[in-house]
Amino acid sequence: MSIEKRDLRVRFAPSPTGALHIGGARTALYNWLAARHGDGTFILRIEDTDRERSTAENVDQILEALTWLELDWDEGPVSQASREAAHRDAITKVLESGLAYHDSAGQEEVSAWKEKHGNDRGYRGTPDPSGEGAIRLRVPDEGETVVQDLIRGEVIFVNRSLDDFVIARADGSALYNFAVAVDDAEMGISMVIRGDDHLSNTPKQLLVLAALGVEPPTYAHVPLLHGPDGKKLSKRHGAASVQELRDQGYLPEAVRNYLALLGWGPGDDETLIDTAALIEAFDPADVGRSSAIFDEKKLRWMNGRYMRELPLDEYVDRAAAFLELDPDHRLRIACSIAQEKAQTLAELWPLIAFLYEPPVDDEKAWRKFMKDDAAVVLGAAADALRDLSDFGPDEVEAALEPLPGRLGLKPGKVFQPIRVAITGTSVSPGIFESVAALGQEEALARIEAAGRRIANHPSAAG
RNA sequence: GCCGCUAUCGUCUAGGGGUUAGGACGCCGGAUUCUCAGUCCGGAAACCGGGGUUCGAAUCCCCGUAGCGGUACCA
Repeated sequence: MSIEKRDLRVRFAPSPTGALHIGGARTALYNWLAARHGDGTFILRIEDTDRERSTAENVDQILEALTWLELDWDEGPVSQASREAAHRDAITKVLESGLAYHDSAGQEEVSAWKEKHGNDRGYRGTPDPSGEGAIRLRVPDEGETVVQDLIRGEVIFVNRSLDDFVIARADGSALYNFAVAVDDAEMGISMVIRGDDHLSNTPKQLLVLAALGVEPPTYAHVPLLHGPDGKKLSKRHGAASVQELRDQGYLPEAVRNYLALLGWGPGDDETLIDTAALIEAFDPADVGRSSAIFDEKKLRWMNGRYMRELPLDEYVDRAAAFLELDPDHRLRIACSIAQEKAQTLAELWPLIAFLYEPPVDDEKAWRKFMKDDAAVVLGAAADALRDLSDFGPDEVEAALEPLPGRLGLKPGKVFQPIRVAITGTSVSPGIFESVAALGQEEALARIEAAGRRIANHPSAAG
């Protein structure tokens, strides 16, 4: 290639101090979408330089969450801790060039200084010839450091208000803002898409990059996500982690669609956008500037839409995996009658459990529906079903549908008792489909058993 | 305190000097004469406040206010 074009290289760089939460997932998604849209490289880097709080379990959780979301990475995961040698080399370099120095002041002295000055001007340390103390980067007193941000535009930080910040501990190990800048540079990251909470770190990283003589990447700081109360997302807000979303029966493609739309839109009124279309339309520069609140109700709705559009085979496979059932004929029947009703995979089980287990004992349903003419209804239903030679939904419907007219009862007075008889509850898929799905023998047995129960305990049922 | 970001229905958002301020979720009502869900139809619901600029401001400017983020030898 004669034309020099910088390759698009983006990274998602979580710190493994907890499970991947929804905000982090959205940041990962935006990076992934940007990479796939621009035919670039998506790199996963684990920012684990804080040995105290970083755990292997958390790393596994993050990888598992990204895998479940189907956000595949092209390089990594790279452990930031594994790059310690490179960080030390860079520290040595800025030390030797005089752009950084060991500070003679201890932590208490610095705290006292800041207390006195009210933190309204940047701290400047004093070089310590003995070479002990934290290593600080020299920040100019004059001028400003300007962040060119795809989303925020030009954000100006006055150098005077910036500290000579610590880039390495006294033992020479690099701190976050230094390590990030070095890694981004050496890994050839061309675009940094990350949470807004890093915007104020950016001038520091820019200063490090300048000290190293490296061109900075493009930045895009996306707004943070909040819970329904407007506060930072946490466990208190229900499903806060990707794992919780999975366990509640959401589909990864629905989660991607929903998360992508939290702060970004394709520019038209479309809300249901599959992943391919997301990739096609995504541009980090179009991400909005204000923070968004995670609304699980809308996710539920969206998930329901995706659930209903799944081909039955696919639906059965997903249900089998989620419910840990065999994807057999019975599950296929169950899914076919319940697909249009469930918003999440977790909602499926209560609708189809009657095909796997005896009717549940829902006292309220019994009290409400198993009274008055229920015994007569069940007797008539059993008679109508007993002699059927074919027991498909159509045959069952043909047999049961005339009952209200024949008995002179409202449809609800007829079908609810039958429903309670076969499922134990007042909520189920369509009654004809449900009866047929159970099979003639079992359906009759349950209806007759319910009839006997009413006859034996008329007062309890009434 | 200081630095920074943000501000349209409850929520996600579109729009952007003159509009009936549009859509989606949720909510309310109606329809689908088996429940629930779904689906369809209808409805209520918003430009943070104050000053400017202008014939005209939700839109541009300034100042407030509020929310959020940062302010570690954490990431």
